[in-house]
Amino acid sequence: MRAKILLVEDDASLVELVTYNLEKEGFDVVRTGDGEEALTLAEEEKPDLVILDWMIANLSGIEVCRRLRRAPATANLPIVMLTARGDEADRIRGLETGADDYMTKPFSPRELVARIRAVLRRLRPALQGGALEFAGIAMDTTAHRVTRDGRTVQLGPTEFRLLRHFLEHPGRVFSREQLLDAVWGRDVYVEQRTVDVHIRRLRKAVNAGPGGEELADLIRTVRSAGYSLDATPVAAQVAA
Amino acid sequence: MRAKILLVEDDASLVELVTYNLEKEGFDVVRTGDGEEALTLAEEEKPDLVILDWMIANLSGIEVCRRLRRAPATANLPIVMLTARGDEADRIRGLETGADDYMTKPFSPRELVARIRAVLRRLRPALQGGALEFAGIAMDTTAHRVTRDGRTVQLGPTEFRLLRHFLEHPGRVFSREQLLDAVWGRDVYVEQRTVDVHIRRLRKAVNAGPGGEELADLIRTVRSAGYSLDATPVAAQVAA
DNA sequence: TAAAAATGTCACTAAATCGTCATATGGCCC
DNA sequence: GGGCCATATGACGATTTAGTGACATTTTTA
Repeated sequence: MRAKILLVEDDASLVELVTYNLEKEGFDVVRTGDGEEALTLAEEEKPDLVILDWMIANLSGIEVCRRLRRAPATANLPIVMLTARGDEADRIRGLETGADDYMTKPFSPRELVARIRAVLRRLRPALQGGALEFAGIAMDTTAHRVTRDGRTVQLGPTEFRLLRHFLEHPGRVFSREQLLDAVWGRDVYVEQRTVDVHIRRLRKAVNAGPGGEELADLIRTVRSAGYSLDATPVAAQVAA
Repeated sequence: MRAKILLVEDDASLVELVTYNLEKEGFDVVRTGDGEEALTLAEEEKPDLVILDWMIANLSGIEVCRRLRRAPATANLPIVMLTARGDEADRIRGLETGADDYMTKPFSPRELVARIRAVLRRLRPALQGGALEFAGIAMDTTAHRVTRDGRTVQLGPTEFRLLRHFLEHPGRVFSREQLLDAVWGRDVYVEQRTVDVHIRRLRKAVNAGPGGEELADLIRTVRSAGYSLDATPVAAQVAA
C-alpha cells in the first residue's frame, strides 16, 4: 500500500522539488498552498501524513496544525512542520502544538523523506511491511487479522502462517516439503499429505463468500509440484 | 506516571546539561557512556525512550541503534539520535537505521525536550497525562479512572495497567510473554497462564453492562498468539 | 489489628485445532 | 475408455490451548 501525503506549501518551486522526491520514493502526493483548503483536504483525502509549511495563505501553518489536532477525524494525523524560521522558540512552539517533527529550510529532500519514513514507520506499521496484500486478501500481521474484500476471514494458527507464507511470496509455487519447512518448521515431522488438508482448510476459509457461495479460488494446485497463491483462476483461463 | 529516559552519552558536561533539563521537566534519567552497557540497561531498566549519542565507547551509536531494533524486547523503543556530525548522509543513515528523531550538536536542551515530548506524545500517550480512548472505553491516566459508554468501570491495579497497555496499542496482538514484560515488569517471575486470569478479570469488569448483562467483548483472544484490544467482535463477522 | 481487596496458582472443563486415514474425485497418458 | 496417479474431501481421535471457579497468600485499607 502506498502512503498518501498532503503537502501544504505555497512556494511553487519547493512544491515541485518535494513532490518530485516524494513520488520518486513511492508516495502519493496531494498538494495545496492554502490553509483552509488544507483542512478540507485533510478530511476528504485521508492522507497518511501532512507536510505543513509555517507560512501559507489564509491560515498560518501553526493554526492549521492546531485545528487538525482539534478535529477528531484528524487528531492523530502525523504532521511534519516545515519552515524558513530557524528560531528555537518557533521550533518548540511547533512541536508543542502537536507536530511530530520539524524541519528548517533549507533542507535536504532526502532527509525529509527519511524523517517521513521514520514517522510512518512508527505510526503506520501497516505501510512499512506489517501488512500484506494480494488480490483482495489483506493480512495485518501485527493485529493478526485477515480480510478478503473487506470481510474478516477466520483462520486457525496454521492456516494463518500458511497464508502469510503465500502472501510473502505471491505467485511462487511451493512443494509440500518446502511448505512444511517454512510453515511447520524444519525439525517437525508430519506427513506431506497433511499439507493438502491445511490447504483445503485455508481454501474453505478464504473462498467463503458472504452468502455461503464460493469466491474465486486464489490457491492454485500445481500437479506434482505443489501449491501457489495465484490471481488467475483456472476458469478465467478457460474462458479467455 | 513519570517517563524514564536512558541517556547514552560520554561527554560528561553534556550528560549533566541534559540530565538537569530532563529531570527539571519531570523525567527519570538513567545514564551510561558505554554502548554495551546501554544495551543491557535498555533491557533491564525498560526506559520509555533512549537518547543515543553517535560517538560512544565500545559500540558506535548506530550499532547500538541497530541492535536495539533487532532485539524483540526493545524493537519498539523510541530512539532519539544525538550527534556532533551535521552531515546529511549521517542524519539519513541514523533515521533509516531506526531512530525516531535526530538532533545535531550543539542543540538547545529545550528543543530536545520538545522533541522528546513529541515522540512520547505519539507513542506513549499515557505518559503525557492525557486521556486514552478506544471504542467507548475511556481512561484518564492521571485520575486513574476508566469508563465505558460513560459508566464507571472498577478495576484493580493490574487490570488497570493491562488495559492501559492495550489502549496504548489498540488492535495489536500481544503474547502472554509480551504482556508480562510490559505490564508486570521484566524481572518479575509469574506463570504465563496468570495473564489469562487477569484477562478474564478485565473482561468481566469492562464488559459488565448496567443491568448485569454482557456488553460486546472488546478483548480478542488470538489462539496461540495472545490477546488484543479489538473493535470488531466475532458476532459482527457472523452477522455480516 | 481486622476486614477487604488484590494477586498468583492450580485443577478442571470446554473448545479449537491438528494430523492421519480411507475414500472419492479428477486429470492425464495410452 | 481404462488404468494410473495425484489431489480433494470428510470424518475422527488425539492433542493443544483457552476459559473458569476456587483458594491460599499477600497487600492495602479502614
